[in-house]
Amino acid sequence: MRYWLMKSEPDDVSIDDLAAKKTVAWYGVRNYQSRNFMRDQMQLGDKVLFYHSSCEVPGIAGLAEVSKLAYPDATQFDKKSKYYDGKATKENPRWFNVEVKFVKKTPVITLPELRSHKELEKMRVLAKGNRLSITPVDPAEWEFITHKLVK
DNA sequence: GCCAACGTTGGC
DNA sequence: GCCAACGTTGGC
Repeated sequence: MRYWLMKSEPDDVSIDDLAAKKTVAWYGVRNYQSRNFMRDQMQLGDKVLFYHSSCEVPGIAGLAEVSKLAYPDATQFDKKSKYYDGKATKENPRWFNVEVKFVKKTPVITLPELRSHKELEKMRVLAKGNRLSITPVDPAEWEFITHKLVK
């Protein structure tokens, strides 16, 4: 069992969208490190901090869970998609996505709040220059966030 | 809209 | 395989 933080732009898929749809495919990741986390490490039932990025109030907006293992991201084959990748083929797909299911919505835990807790100072998402859309979360960080910050 | 940080690309 | 140029991310 592992823990993850996954960034989504709420204009694209917000925690409310996930709550309404119950499950979403995490398509559109075009970074190898993030892809590898999904393809090689994520297991069914892994816990996910759902993070809103590039928006008015960036921060953790809810909890989710991996509900389907990684499979080829359909948008890489779709010429009309902004995620289209001409170098990817069905025989040799380049990009993968898992699916996650809704667990709960939380009041947004903002970046300043996350940074204010010593227990969370090592979180990858808070590291300077971090641009990964998917980062591993330590079990202790998960415990702190889900038990101390989310009632 | 700015810009620091950093990943990717491609010429050599 | 180096590395400059370029593109993207994402908070502010």
